[in-house]
Amino acid sequence: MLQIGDADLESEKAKARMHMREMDKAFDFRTAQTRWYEQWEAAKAFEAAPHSGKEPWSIVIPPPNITGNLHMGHALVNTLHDVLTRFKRAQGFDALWVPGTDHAGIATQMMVERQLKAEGTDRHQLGREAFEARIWAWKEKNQGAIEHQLRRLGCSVDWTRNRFTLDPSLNKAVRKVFVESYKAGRIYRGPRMIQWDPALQTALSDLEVKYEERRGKLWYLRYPLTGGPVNGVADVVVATTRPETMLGDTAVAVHPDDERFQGMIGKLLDHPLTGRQIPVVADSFVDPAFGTGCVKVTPAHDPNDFAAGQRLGLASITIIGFDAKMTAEAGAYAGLDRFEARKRVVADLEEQGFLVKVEDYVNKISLSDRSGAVLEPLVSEQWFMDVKEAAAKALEAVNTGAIQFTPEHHAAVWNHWLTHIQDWCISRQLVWGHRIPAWTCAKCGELHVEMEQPSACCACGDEQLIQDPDTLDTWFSSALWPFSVFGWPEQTADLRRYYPTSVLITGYDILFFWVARMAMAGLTWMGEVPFRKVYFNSLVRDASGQKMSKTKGNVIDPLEVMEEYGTDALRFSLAIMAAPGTDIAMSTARLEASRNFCNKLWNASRFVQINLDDSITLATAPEFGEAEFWLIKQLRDTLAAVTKALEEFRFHEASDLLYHLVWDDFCATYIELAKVQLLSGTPGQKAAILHFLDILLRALHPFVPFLTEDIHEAVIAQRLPISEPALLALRAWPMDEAILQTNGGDPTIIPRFQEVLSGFLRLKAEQGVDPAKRVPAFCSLAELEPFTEALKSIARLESVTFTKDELATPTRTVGVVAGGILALELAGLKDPVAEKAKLEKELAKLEKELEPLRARLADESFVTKAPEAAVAKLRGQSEEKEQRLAQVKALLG
RNA sequence: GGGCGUAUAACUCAGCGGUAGAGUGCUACCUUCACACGGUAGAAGUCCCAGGUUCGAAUCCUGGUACGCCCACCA
Repeated sequence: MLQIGDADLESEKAKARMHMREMDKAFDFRTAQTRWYEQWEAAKAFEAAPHSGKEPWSIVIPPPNITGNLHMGHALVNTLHDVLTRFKRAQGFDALWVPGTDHAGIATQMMVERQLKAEGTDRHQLGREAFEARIWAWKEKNQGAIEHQLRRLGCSVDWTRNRFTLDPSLNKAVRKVFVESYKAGRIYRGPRMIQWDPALQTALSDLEVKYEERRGKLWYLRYPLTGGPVNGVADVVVATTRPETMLGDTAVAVHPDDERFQGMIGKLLDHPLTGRQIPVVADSFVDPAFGTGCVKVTPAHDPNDFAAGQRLGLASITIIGFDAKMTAEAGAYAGLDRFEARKRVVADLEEQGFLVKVEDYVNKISLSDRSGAVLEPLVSEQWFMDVKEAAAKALEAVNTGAIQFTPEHHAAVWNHWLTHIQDWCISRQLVWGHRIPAWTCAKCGELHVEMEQPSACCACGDEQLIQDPDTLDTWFSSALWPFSVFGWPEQTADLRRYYPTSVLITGYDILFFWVARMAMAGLTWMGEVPFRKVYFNSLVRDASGQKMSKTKGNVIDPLEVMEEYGTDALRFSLAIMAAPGTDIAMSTARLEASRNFCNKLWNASRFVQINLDDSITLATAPEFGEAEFWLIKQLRDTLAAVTKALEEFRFHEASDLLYHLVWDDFCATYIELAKVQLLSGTPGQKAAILHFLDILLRALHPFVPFLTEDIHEAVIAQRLPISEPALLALRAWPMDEAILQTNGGDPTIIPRFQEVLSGFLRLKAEQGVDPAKRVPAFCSLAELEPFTEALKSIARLESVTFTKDELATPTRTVGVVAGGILALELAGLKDPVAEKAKLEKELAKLEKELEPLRARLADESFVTKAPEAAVAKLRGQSEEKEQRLAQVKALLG
């Protein structure tokens, strides 16, 4: 009988029934993972809803490089983003995940330059404009790839808010920050010692330097005192790892307190190869214990020497140029490569008797993180940013908890780095990037730093202004990402609503490059942290824990994994292994386990579908028995734990809980029990299992969206009330579902049933009885009588008799469970030897288990000092085991 | 030279003050009407070492050892 109000629902169901789909025997992930993304997008399922009245929740993607392909690290970080975003969306937040890509200055330019080289040309031949156009064309072609891969992964990003770090609006943000920082004195230009990459022909920041230990030499060089020996000492000896730089020496330094050289300070030395005279100076940067205690000072080519030169007012002679070749200042060595010059200098010194000795020495050399070239410290005119003030704010934000880290230990590194932070070299001699908004007057040299190019020089009025050719470090624009994506510097509605973002998820390898700089920029320009929480995701390694690398050939490509095991299996594997603070060892075994799990959920759903008929919907009133009450409690407890785990970024715990909820509770226990009821099931029983599946699908959806959406379509969609969205991606997190608040039944009955069931199965196995052989069974636990049919069917028994009578007879095998005895009538099948051995083994096992329990309960200090609950628990366990022991003893006679 | 992390079953990893867990693998058995990408029963661990705190420690503290990572201007 239909109620009037059900008419709509009825017609809706009729419509849906036409699309009803029978489920295949196995989950076809290849079809499912390509079917749904378009439908989600078409339904605008991932678009932010600023006017919804919901509470906003936002996250911004760590923008992948446009040069990049999706690797396992991306798969992990984006899976975790998606799990959280879908979870928050389901919880009823206006969840916004902003996607985007990074222009990745150096990496991208290198990529295109490599192409040019293959074509036999280069960027200089092409000219700046044509080269830049070429990179843009390349970007247009490649950007789609990474975006396609994010769709393949199922990322629920809001594509209407897609951003690129070189977008005009982001460029405006960059210019504003640059200009205002300059005017505030926090950005300045000047000659400083920087790390120069001779291969890429650009300056780098200190962070882009990698140190590598190499076996080298320590050369000891003799510098004679001008005018002959003093007090019998004819010369000083210095030790160096870079003898070629001696051509640029302008002093030799000793420690001011070093008694050995007191008489030398202020004296002049004859430079062995150039004939220049250089002074002996005193500075405390010298370590008297190292080498000879004397250091050659080359202010133009060593950061330490540069600083010492500044302190002491020493001259600076540049003998190595930007091309890493010796300059004219190097005299006879001019034009030589720096390493060739080293050999020649050493040979000449040796020949002329200035080389005292050579030792083997392991030293750290600085390499370019990008090109791998040996860097050359050079004095160069560059732009710098003074970040001390911002660093103090970022430091405070973490210390006060305004930004919370997971895992927390990263705060220690954060504190150290921000406390010792140096000015940041932000200019790069690259074409691809944000052009520095500074113009120099061609006539008078006046510098203009403005948002737009000035029409004329403010000093002389000349109209010929030349823009600085350099671009900014890629990370300069990345630092502004959490507010530039929302339209800053315009005060947009998005900016007001979604800043600060709720959480940042990223790798700890870019803690300084990105996280710290975002914190500094956010605090400086928005006056508020850019994110309240930071979750540092793990590193994905190969199955044996090795770092993946192309050279090792152990790289696992996520796209291949998605083809072989399914996107959902990949996502679930990553999530279940993502324990905070530990690396992930990605293995095929784990992927197989996840794939099997997906298939398990699929087949459990298929079972539900087979057992339902069209009349059963989510509006059908469910009926609950013991099994249902038990499962409801499992669902309720697990969902509460999953929710808490996700709030605290314990993705592995959340997914592990759901895994066992589905496999152990729903499939292994509940469905097995339900099979007995559903054969002749009432609509209420069928409605109950439909509800349970619906809840499971909603809980699993953030982890395995394609699988669950596919099942939802096949089983749930046509049974929904019309008010519910037909897409699972739009449905609510099930924790507060009314059905889950139901209580009833005896919560201990199902666990007892499980013990008895497995007890019967064990008795059969122990006696070597064919599992299919149906024998009569007996049980002393009368309260399990309602489960007679389930026991008979699952353990395949002929009958189950519940009785208080003596169960042990000569023809039966007997076993002990908590509070009772089980028996199987085996007649001629019984093996008395095996029976006795089994009972003796059981006896020994119980004795062994009881030993520590008895000892602890006999321990006076434990009983008096331990909390009562702990003692009571132990006592309960002990009593239960003692009881079993007594039973076993009785059975043995 | 500093700082941090990790050491648990054959493998990869959870757990982090109250009787050792998962996945995979292994052994034996089962094609029972959702699933062999399945089911049942099992075997398997001085929780790196040594001290300490505690009634009780894989879990907290101290000191080692072994791996791994980050930072730092010893030429």
